[in-house]
Amino acid sequence: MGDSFYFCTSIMIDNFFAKQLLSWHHLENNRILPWKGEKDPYKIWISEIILQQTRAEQGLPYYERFIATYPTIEALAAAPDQEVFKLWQGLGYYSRCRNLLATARQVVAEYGGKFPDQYAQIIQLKGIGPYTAAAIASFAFGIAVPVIDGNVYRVMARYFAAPEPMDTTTGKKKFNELVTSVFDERQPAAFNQAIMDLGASVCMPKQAKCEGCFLSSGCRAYRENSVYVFPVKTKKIAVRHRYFNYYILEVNEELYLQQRPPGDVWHDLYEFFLVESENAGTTDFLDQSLIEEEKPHIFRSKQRLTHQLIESKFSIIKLKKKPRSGFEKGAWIKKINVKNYPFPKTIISFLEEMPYF
DNA sequence: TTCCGGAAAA
DNA sequence: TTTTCCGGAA
Repeated sequence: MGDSFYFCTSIMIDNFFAKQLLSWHHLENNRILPWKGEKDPYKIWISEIILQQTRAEQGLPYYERFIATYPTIEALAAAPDQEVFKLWQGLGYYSRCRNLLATARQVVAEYGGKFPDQYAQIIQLKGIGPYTAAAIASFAFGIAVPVIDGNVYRVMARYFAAPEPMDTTTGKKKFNELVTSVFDERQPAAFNQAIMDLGASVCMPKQAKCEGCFLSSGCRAYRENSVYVFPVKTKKIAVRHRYFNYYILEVNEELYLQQRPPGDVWHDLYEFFLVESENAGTTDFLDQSLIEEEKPHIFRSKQRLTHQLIESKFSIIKLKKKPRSGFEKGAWIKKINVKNYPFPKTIISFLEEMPYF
């Protein structure tokens, strides 16, 4: 799957995506924002830094105040830090402001106030990463490099129903390939503006306007009614590590089984005697004089749940007779009948590996 | 209360 | 590779 599918979709239909996107952009995309169509790299840079992690509506008044107060990069470079921070106040992510000042001063000092026009130079500047470098390069200098921001991830993920998570290194690489496959190198600025606007005003995270979208007929997620499945992200839930030490207690062809308690994994399923611990368990729970034979750690398994990683170690302990107390929770079951009880997968693996039962 | 989002530091 | 940085909207 993967590669061949994407290839066929984008190439065989003669870049339907770019054609439709640019048609929509030309006919219907009339969002009026002051940085649209702007060619001055300084103004584009200011707008892009402000728009990092920030909605256009929120950033707009800041942009206007910045441009009014500092019409040129020289003006900004010469401004006192505190004054610039005051202007940035309330916008959040204040390292953007510090980097803004550093870059303004660097461009004045090293480039004579002329904003660098090569992607490789632009991305070296403080506060400018892959997205912002691509935006400045394409909008100000017409360089054919696609922007990849949150909007683009969403549009691409849905259009191709791309299962790769967008927040991993390999996933980012895949999305880079996807955008590249539909990119229009002849009009990089228009394409980049259009795809981000589409994400912002049509292909939104929620309540997307799929009806009437110029691209819906080619959109796989729309076709498969799975628009809100995308983009996929690796759920960054904390994985809890647990260590289960299972002891198969055996007396006269009988094994000890207990039922999993409520409020924990595997509720109501059965298991052997369990000691949960960070390390190897001990047999302290037993009267040592009862032990006839011990086979420690004869099997181990790992089970991955959504939110837990459970490592289990199994040990067999043959007893001379049933302990008098400490095992009221469960019951002694004839070995022949053990297979009739429901077990979690990790115990099934053990039983399958141990034909002994 | 949860979701959203670029870059840099850890 | 993961965490931190912020505020607004749903």
